[in-house]
Amino acid sequence: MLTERQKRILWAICEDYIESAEPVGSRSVSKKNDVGFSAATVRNEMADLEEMGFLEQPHTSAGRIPSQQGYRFYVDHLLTPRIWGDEEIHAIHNLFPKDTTHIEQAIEHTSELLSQLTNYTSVVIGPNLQEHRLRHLQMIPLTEHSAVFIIVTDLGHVNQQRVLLPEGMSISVMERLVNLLNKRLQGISVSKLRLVVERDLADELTRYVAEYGSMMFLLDQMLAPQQENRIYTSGTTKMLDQPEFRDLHKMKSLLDLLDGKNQSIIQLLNSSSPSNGVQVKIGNEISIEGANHISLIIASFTLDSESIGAIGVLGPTRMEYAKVIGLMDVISKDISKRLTELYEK
Amino acid sequence: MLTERQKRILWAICEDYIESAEPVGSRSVSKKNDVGFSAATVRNEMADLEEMGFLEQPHTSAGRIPSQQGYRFYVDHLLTPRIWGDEEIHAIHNLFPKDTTHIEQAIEHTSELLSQLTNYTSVVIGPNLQEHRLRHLQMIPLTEHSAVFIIVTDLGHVNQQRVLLPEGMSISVMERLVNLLNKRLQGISVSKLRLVVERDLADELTRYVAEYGSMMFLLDQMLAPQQENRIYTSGTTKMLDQPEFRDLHKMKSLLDLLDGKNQSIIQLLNSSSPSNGVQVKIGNEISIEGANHISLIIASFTLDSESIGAIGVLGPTRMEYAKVIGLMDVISKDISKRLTELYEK
DNA sequence: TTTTAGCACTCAACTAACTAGAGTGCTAAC
DNA sequence: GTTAGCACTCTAGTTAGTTGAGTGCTAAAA
Repeated sequence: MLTERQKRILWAICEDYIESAEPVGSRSVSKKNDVGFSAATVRNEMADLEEMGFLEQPHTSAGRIPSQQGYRFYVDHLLTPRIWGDEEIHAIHNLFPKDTTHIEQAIEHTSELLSQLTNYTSVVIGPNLQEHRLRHLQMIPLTEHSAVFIIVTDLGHVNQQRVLLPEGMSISVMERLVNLLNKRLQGISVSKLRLVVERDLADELTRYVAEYGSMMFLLDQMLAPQQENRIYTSGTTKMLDQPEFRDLHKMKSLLDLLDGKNQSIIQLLNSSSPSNGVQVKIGNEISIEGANHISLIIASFTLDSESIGAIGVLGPTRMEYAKVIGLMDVISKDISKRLTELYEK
Repeated sequence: MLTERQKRILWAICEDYIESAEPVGSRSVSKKNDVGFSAATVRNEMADLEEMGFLEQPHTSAGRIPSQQGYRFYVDHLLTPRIWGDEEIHAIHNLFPKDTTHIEQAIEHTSELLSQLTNYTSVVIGPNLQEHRLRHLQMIPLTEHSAVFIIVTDLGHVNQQRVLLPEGMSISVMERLVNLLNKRLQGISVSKLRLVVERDLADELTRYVAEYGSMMFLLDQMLAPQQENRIYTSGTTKMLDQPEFRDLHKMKSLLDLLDGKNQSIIQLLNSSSPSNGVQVKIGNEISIEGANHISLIIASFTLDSESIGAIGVLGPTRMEYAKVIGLMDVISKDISKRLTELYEK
């Protein structure tokens, strides 16, 4: 266990290093207001802290920098998240455009704002369509052989699926089919549609359509795995401002991580346990190759008290945790509120 | 006008520099197979070419590199685009996933493949929704106060718009309204919907709905400016492999250019005059700040012989023009073919 | 026993001087 | 008109020396 003095020194080193990005020496720690010990004392404590794994030294004659474990302790026990006053919260609220009409838009705005306010890269993951409940199905014929099949969910999300029409199945039969599905599948979550059709409706459906094969061909297309939850990133280039990413190699692996098609970041955001406030993942705790030197701060947002997505800020491990954690708290609550309002309107 | 010998020398310098990224000296030009003159002769010609503005010298004792004007001449008069054989074209064709169901997907695949095959960053712009023609309108009530309004176009694109329902307007009235619009607006291009409603249908509509104000409120929302044409980029990080972008500052301005929300790149791609093959823009010819050292190669693609989008490859001015130009030609034709097939199915 | 002052030591970062090598421009010969 | 030769220029890389921040250890002070 750390003594009070050690905690104070670790705290001072973290704060200093986060601000300056330079290894912190014993003298500058000692000079800091709240630390009343001489440089020599600090040096002794620093040696102990290093031995315990909270600090590291780039080279012998340099100052110390926090290790991953050091940051962890700092985040968990030492920092005081910046608290925002009511007017500030209000001001942030007013930064969002007012004319938002659908959820995706609100989420995108959040991502942009988050990046602007923090000066880090933001990653936001929207609601997973698979969890929505079905509100309405619609089929719109396009050509003789194809149609667009539309799924509208309870959250107002519209998903399209282009389908090839099976030969020899009349439009009217298909319309009846869709009508039946519409009646029977209301309120079922998108991920279970297929299951329910196969389990509960197979018999009934055969009464409508002679060719079972054709029908299943059509259904398979309609209910084909839907678009995954989309991720929105903003301020990717802000990473370039951080001195630790001057190295092109690190930069490249980071950009690849954010390159959209990459699934790992999605999993990461989804893994944020819902509704336990703001979560901080530091360095290796993000179990992705090359994520050393990166920290991720996550908070989930809700719609009607149900967690439907997460906002994240990606930065160097040397991140302004106090500021960002406070801000994430404000913003995740704000977007939850705005989404609920939007949905209830 | 350049002499044959000067052309040959300029050509050799371009090819060499494109491959090596190092300034080219007189000796290496002279040694190149097709150039049969001594280094001294080459030096004299190089001095002339520099005076005419085709070459530049990083510093006195370095070799020469092509200037922007030099590249221009090289692209217009000296290079022989790589021609692809039938089997190669076929092989490229087979690289595309077969199970593509809608246009956006096909376009995205094209972008990815383009980047993989060239090792440069690709930018692809899809069809502008505004130019599509209306096929079907649909309104799906969500809550008491809101609904989703769906526009399906002739190309099978589905666009959603969330709308607030005006107070005191019954669902059935609104359904009649939508039905009427559906009949009257078929085949009108999306960009003109609003105009047509105001010009031709205003009188008729008032017969359906008592409150003109409420109705216009609803229509305004339905026909609000639709999503712009989306752009797809791939291989953004490939730029980092190019030695000219080791400079973080250049890198950042480039990434900002590609950051999606940026409109300038869209304008640029849209400005490619349709159907005149592959177009090359070098350095300043891209009239965007900081686009020195960048070249853009554009080709448009068509659906039913009508230009509906463009594919682009972004790289350093020191780009493998011969290879990329040939490839763009193949790929733009291939995607046009695939889109037409997709649409006709 | 704990804290602090003092001091020798280490190491990265900077500077200056030097060297090597690639490439040029010019002149004179072919 | 073309080419060989040569003096000159300039960058990039190397080495050596200097500076300064910071440490660890020891011994004195509290």
